[in-house]
Amino acid sequence: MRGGGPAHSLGNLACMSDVRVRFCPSPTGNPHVGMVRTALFNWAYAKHTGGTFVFRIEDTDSARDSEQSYRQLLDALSWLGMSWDEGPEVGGPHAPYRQSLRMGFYRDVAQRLLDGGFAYHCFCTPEELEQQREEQKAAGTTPGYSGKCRNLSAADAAARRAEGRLPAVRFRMPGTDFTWDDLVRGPLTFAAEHVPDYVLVRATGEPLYTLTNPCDDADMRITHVLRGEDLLSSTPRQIALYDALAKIGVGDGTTPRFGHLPYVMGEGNKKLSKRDPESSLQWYRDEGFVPEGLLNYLSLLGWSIGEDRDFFSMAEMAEVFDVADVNANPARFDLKKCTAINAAWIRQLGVDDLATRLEHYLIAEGALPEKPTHVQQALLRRAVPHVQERMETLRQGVNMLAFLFATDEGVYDEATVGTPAFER
RNA sequence: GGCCCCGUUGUGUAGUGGCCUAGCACGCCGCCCUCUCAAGGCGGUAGCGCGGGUUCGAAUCCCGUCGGGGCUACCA
Repeated sequence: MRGGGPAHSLGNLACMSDVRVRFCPSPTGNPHVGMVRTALFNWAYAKHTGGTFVFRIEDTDSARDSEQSYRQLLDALSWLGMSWDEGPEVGGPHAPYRQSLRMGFYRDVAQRLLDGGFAYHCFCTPEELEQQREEQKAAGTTPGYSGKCRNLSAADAAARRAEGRLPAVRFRMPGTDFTWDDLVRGPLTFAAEHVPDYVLVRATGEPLYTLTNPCDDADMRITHVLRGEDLLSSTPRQIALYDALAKIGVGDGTTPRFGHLPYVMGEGNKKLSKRDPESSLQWYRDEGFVPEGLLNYLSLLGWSIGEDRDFFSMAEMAEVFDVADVNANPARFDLKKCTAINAAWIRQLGVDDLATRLEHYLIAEGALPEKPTHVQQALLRRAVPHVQERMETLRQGVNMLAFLFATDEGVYDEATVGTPAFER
């Protein structure tokens, strides 16, 4: 970890409540700012209500998940100062919190869903499904599963198996419309014909997100699902699954409330994508954004603390944050404003605090040795007030201060052989 | 193609029928302060997508329209 300590930890802000929210990323690629925003709103809501913030890893896609990404996720939340009440490392009553460690549970639920008639085996091949979609598209109807395998007799099923086909497990939508009161958007309704049957378990036996996510939310007694707008259209089928889960005894029979957070847009009015370098959390860390500043800025995307205010701590945010106040419209990420907020945070940091954060960066840059001498530290401390109000990021501060620790021979401390930062 | 979401200055927001000749912040421009750069202070720029309604009165309610975005996997 580089660059400063975590954001200030928070005490109890309210009495314990029954609210249980979760942040459940899948460990693919690097953590990005949209993800951080989602985590932040969940965290803030938990803090505000005195509820529980659950951190769960959705690593069911072995082809895309990586251990490295998993570590980055943990590191990211730690750096940001968002501690979780239940999850990896800390455990909890519903452990384990990595889906790859819960496969037996999903297998069992899938079987009970099958036994109860809530799901069925589907023998259609990917090619057949693809062709089907093409036809539906051409006909101008909603693309989705035709229902071909919905009511296969035992004999038909046996015949397909004899052909060497392996079945996927598909959920049987009940054929009713679905309505829910979205915490962010108000009442939303999807007509039955637009929400087709969907796959829960691959033919290989691997459960999909479509099954594992609602299963765990039910099992972990999640009360409020606050997630990105991209999951909005999958909500009706999840509600249908919750109803089925209630009937087979998974969870406590209640369906959580849903709140779909607006997108964070990047340049050109497109959803901020992982390809965007400025979407990477690591980029902000490397540039020397402080967690307080980044979080403060991110909280402004789709939410506001009050009329004439946009500079505040996460503790202050948690005090008043309510999902109901979140805006439904997508917000464009503005690096200029993000930087300005960061600069404001740097300016009001205590000298010792800032010096410590700067020291991490100076070491990482090779401008200071791993273990700076007392003289170097004292020098840094004396210099900090002179640059504090002119740096927007810690990196800029490093560029302004690195020369202090260099001599004609290079870096002052001979033990260090890193690249002299003053050449930057 | 189908379905869905969204629509206040360049950007993020405040605003839930009269307090709005629309507030705040960032940006941008100028001035002041100042040995420089910042910080700070002061001022300026620019907006309710459009068209109909409802109403004494609409950014706020309704309809339409246009625009933007997303989803549409045996990914999450």
